[in-house]
Amino acid sequence: MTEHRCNQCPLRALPLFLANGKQELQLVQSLKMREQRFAAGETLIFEGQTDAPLYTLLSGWAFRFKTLSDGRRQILNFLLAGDFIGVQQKMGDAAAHGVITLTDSVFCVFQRDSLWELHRQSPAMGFNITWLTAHEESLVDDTLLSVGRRNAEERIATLLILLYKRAAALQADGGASGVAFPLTQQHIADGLGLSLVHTNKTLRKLERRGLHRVEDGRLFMRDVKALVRLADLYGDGKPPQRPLI
Amino acid sequence: MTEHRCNQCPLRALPLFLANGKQELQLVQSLKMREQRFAAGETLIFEGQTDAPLYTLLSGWAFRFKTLSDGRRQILNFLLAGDFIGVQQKMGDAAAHGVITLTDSVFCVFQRDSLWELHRQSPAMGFNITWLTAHEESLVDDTLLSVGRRNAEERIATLLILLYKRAAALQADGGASGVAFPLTQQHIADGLGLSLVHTNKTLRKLERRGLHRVEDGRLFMRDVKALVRLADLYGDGKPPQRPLI
DNA sequence: CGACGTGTTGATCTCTCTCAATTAGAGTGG
DNA sequence: CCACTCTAATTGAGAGAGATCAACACGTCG
Repeated sequence: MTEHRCNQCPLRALPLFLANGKQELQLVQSLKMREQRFAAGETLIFEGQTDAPLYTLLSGWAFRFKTLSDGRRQILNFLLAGDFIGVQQKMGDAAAHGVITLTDSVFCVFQRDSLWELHRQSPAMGFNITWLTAHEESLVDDTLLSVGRRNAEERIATLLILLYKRAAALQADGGASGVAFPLTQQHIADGLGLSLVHTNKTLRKLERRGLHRVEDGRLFMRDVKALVRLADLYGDGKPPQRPLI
Repeated sequence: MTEHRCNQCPLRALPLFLANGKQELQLVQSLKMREQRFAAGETLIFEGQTDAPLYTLLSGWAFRFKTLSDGRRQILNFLLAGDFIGVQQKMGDAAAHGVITLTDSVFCVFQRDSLWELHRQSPAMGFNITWLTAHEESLVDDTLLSVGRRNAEERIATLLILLYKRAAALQADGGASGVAFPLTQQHIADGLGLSLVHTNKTLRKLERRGLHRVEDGRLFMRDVKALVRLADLYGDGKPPQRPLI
């Protein structure tokens, strides 16, 4: 299969990327080394790896994670098409987290110093990257709020809603027929700081209550209102407007 | 009291800022609106606030946090001198988190669009900001690992080590006489996803075991090795080198 | 067909939370 | 100078959410 040229990148249709002009596309194209495919469950970046390149996720799912030496694993966030991978580690630094694919995936590979070239040759792209990085941090912030302060039901409701939104935004039908959902219950547990068993029991409880359904690797939202209420999310994910006393 | 000019900024002595040349300093100086002081416990940015400016923490401590509508609060990370505040929200966007000071503090205030100007006029500074943003994310990553997968003792050991390191790096004596430690136990609890009571009991346990001591707002490390072992941190905060199967 | 990964469920166990009460220090007003 | 109030730290007791242990079901695959 032939590789994409950046001006034909399927991601260009996404709102996030619409701003890129001809020059920016050529710049990115010139920095792109190649495309690379990974099978589901493959490791792109090992924890502690020192020479990891820069990736962009073109299609598929992946996740970032950290582990303790006895094997306990925490998934930091899930990666969908359009996400950057590897901005965190400075040149020459060890990767502070690993990255593993959830599905067969395609990545664009860039040299480590592309990040600097991008800033140098296009301040606008550099600004976008800062913003994307800050945005990814805010995803981790959301998860930290969940793991720190929500109970199991609330955490799962929150995860389902946020992942559903992100996945639906990438789908032509906007999620009307459910969205692809390649996580196992172990991934959900590792993403929410729960045990596998308790994750299973809580998922089943919500499912039996008619809030959602997972079937054949697809997620269906059956009672978004109830899920949103459980998650204590409001409207478009904006924080609650409480009196600021 | 007169305001600092950027070329006299006390933070310039820090390794992080050494790279800035004359031009960069002038640029930053031109974007700086003013200095602003806040008393301990004051709110710089409210959750949901739409017009928050950009700050740099010149001296003092602060923290970022999110709350649920019933009041449960999660502290996302602690802010020390040199940290940026407010890169997360895009222009016009609502702040996804609040910011409150822990001590009397001084901030440099910048206009919202300074971020873009900085990128436009100095790609090198833009690159630095991307990197700083990514670095802040990695701090949140660390906390998420703690909250998701470490027990109370391990979480507290981890927090003490990481905060001690950051605070000591800002002190002339490198922390030999302990470091200023303005957190109440409630802050520690909110930062680690624990209850106040359990935080207290766990702190006392570690203190009685001789691992650390908190006295008069100063933190003393008494058995770093034991704390590091508890936290499952290695050497310089690098991830454990385990056989990669 | 057996091995393996994933999902499911029941039965304990325990870490952490919640509730309650006490102490100590700092600040305030009379 | 002394009640009074408030915040922060402390400790005990009981309750509960979630962890751990154990078994089993089901589909895939070599």
